[in-house]
Parts: sequence; structure tokens; C-alpha cells
Amino acid sequence: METNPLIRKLQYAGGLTEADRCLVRRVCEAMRTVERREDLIQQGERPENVHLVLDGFACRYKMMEGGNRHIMAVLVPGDFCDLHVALLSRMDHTIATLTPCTIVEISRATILELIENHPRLACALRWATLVDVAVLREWLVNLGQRSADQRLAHFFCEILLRLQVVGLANENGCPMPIRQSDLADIFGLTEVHVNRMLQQLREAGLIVLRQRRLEVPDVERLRAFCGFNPDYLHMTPRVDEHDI
Amino acid sequence: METNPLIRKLQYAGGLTEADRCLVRRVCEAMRTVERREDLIQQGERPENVHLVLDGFACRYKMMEGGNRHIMAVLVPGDFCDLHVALLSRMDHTIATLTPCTIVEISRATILELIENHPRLACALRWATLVDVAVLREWLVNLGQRSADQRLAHFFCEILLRLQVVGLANENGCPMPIRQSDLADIFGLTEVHVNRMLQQLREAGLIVLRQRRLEVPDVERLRAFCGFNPDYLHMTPRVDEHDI
DNA sequence: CGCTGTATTGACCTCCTTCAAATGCGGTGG
DNA sequence: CCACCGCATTTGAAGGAGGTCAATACAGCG
Repeated sequence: METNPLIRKLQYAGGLTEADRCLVRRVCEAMRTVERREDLIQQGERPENVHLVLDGFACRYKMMEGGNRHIMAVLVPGDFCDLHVALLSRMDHTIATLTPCTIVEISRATILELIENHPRLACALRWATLVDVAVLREWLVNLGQRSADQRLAHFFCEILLRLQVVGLANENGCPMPIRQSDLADIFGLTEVHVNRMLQQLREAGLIVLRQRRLEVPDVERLRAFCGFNPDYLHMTPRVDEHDI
Repeated sequence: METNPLIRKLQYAGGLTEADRCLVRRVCEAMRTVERREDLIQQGERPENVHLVLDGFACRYKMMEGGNRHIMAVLVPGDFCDLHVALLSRMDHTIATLTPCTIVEISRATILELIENHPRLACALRWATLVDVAVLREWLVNLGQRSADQRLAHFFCEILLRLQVVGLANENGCPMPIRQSDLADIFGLTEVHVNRMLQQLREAGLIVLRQRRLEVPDVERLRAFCGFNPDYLHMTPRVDEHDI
């Protein structure tokens, strides 16, 4: 059973060769741990290395004048933090950890080498980038169209599925180490209102959230509540011949 | 003076060779006109061709269960509608015109051929895609963090600049053929509230909006009002040796 | 000159914010 | 084991931004 979250995720991109998988594993050996609430790379910096999350939760955020923080993406194991900005000269946002994390930093040269010489891997990485953008679009819709409780529900549906893909969640539950104040920064709500909406979701029996863990008694009901359609994640479960 | 909006925009990507420009012009000869409020490609379809806007305004939207429409992007001349989704098998959103448009459809084969054989052009197209994503991120922040009047102001600042880049706006004004109900679908507001906020912006002297045209008497003041920082567009004016 | 789509107005209601204080809880040191 | 600290969560009351519904004004167009 594959434990590398990136390899697991990229199965959904169309599959890698055994050589590709070895390569990814090798690159991931150079990991390091990072404390909670550390910036990995800041707005304005020139990106030198690409960051990959192997364990823990990270995020992408922008600071507003006025001190407000808006979180534009949550990054879970298997997610690249900044694969896409390679070409742009300066970061227009910051990457930070939300929990203690295990991170791999990969030099741009290595990435280019991988892409040059390993076409299936290159294709898979492009796919991963496209999925990131699809998630971003769905988040935009989430903010624009849904009520606060639905936004939270939608987020939980998404994270549950994304963690299932990398083998960190089971059918009905996953770790949820994100603070309420972080949730507030994701949805453009106040901490207070997030708290009240969480209570409402709990009272409705849609979620059980405690001890940094989320349980969803009835996934279909939660999905129906917020209009979650998993298609945008482009991760419809497929038979994975390598896991048998 | 270059009139092709795509070529004008791509100057900011680092410049094209004269051969690249000829190629782009040739591809753009196959344009066609499309009525207002027509879908160019719908959610669920397999994308065959890539669409490029040469004239008019288009948009990217998702329909919600309940019939609400959320507009996730506004596409102006020089913008590709779906360059990024080439790899994903199905559209997870719809592309439609907001005004009568001139559109070029480019086959995937042509795009691949261009990218294979014209490295500077390939680089420029990748850059354009990254900028599209940066805009998407800024829109997310716009919805999450700003009040309704600031959202509108921010949108006007962005469109003014993007139209200046392709030579369709002057220092203080640009066409603004978008209906108030479309603006509502961009910001997740109601038509009624958009109307009131527009009046407020007018009364504050921040904008003059009439006859489908926007005038901004004091661009700096409007930018300050909504916290607009043009960096995310990665289009800081540069000397363009070909326009002299 | 009437028709259709768009813009505008008013009254009322709800969701979410603001500000402030209280409660719970996981560690750490005595 | 208990007292204490810092952080996260929870609660309450009151105000404001934005929604809803329905009517009216207006503009372009055949």
C-alpha cells in the first residue's frame, strides 16, 4: 500500500510508471519538519524552490491592509504549494503552515529536470495544477453563493474527499486540525459566526467535530445540504491496479 | 500600432518574436461573431477547441442548483477562455458572452503545434494562464474580504487596467457594457444592492457610469478606496519597443 | 407609440458583525 | 496532584450590511 501522498494523488491523473514513483520517493527523502504557523515563503519573495506538503495542513493567504488575513487555499499532504508560480517572478501571496508540517523543498532545477525527462510525470503535475485551479474556482463560488453554514459544510466535504484520496481519511471521518479562527479567514466570516454555524451543523446532526477530528455520519446528507458535487476535484474513485 | 489584443497583452509576458506575432495574426483570421448571451461551451462538454476573445466581453460561470448563476471570470479582448482546461476531460463550468463578441476558435492541435515549435510563444501562453489564476485568487479575496461597494470599485480598477493593456481604454475611462444583473452574479449580490452601491460610488464622485461607459475621475482615489494593488495582474507598464 | 429589458425606489427582514465577557482545556511548573 | 497560564471556544446583546418582494421609472427599439 503506497504511503507517499503525492504518488497516491497522482494515480488519479492517469497513473505513473514504477520509475516515476521511485523518482518521487527519492525526491521526498529530503523532507524537513516545520512548526505550526510558520511562513514557508512570503508575498514579494522570488520563489526559488517549490514546496510540497507530505504531512500536516498548510495554506495560501494574502494579508489585507487593515491586518485581515484571507486564506485562499488549504494544502493537505500531496499538495504542491507553489508549482504554478514558477514562471512569475514574485509571489503575490504567502504560504504558511496551519499545523506542524512535514515539507519537501524541491529546487526549480529538479522540477524542470523531472518534467523534461519524464513525460507521464510531467503530465500528472500539469493535471495537479489544473485541479488546484478548479478547486480555486469552486471556492469562489462557495464564497459568492452559499450561506455561512453551507460554506463550512462544503469545505468539510471537500477536505474529507481530498484526504481520502491520499489515504488519510476513512469513509466517514478525517483529521480536522484547523482552528475556528482559521476557518473564519477561509470564508471571510468572523470567528464568532463560524462558531455559531458549527454548532448549528452539529445540532442538525450533519457533523461531529471534536478533538481536532471531523466525523460525518451521513456523507450524502451533508453533500445535499451544501450542494457539493465532487466532479470539480476530478478524482472520481478509480480502480488502482497498484494497490491490490 | 498593434491592434491584435492578444499580441498586445503578450508583450507583458516578455515579448514575442516577429514570427510569433505573424503566427498569432494568422490564427486570428478565422474569427467569427457571436451574439450577446450565447454559451460558447457548456459545463460537462469535452473541450475540443480553445476560445479566444478578440472583441466584446465574455465570462466563465457555474449554474447553481436553484438557478443562481455565479460568474467566476470576466474575459476581455486578448483573453483565452479555456486554455487551461485542455488536459481535463470535461468542462466544470460554462463559457458565455456578456456582449456581442468576436471569437476565434483554435483547435487543440494548433495550440499544441504552437507550443511545440515556438518556445517564446509557449512561454507567453503559460504566463497568460498564470495571470488568469492570479486574477482568480484576487477575486476570491475580493468576495471574502471587501464590502459590496469596494468589490465593485475593485472590479472597475481591474477591468480598466486590463483594457488599457490591450489598448481599449484610456487613462481614465473604458467601455463597461456589463449589466447590473451580471455584476450581481459576479459578486454574489442582488441586482438591487448592486444598484444602490453604484449610486453610492457615483455620489462619492469615485466613478461616472453611464451609456455603457465607465469614467474614473481620479484613479488613485478609487484604488485607495478599495485597496486595489495592480501587482497581481503582473502587467506593470513596460516600454514597448514595437509601439514606438 | 407601445413593448421589453434594464435601472431605480421603498419598506421590511435576516444574516452576519461587533464588542465584550465567560468558559473550557491542554500544557507546564511547583 | 494541583494551580496557573495561554489559547481556543462559547455566549449575549445590539447594530449594520445586504436580501426580499413588489412596484415604478426609464431607455432603446421596432
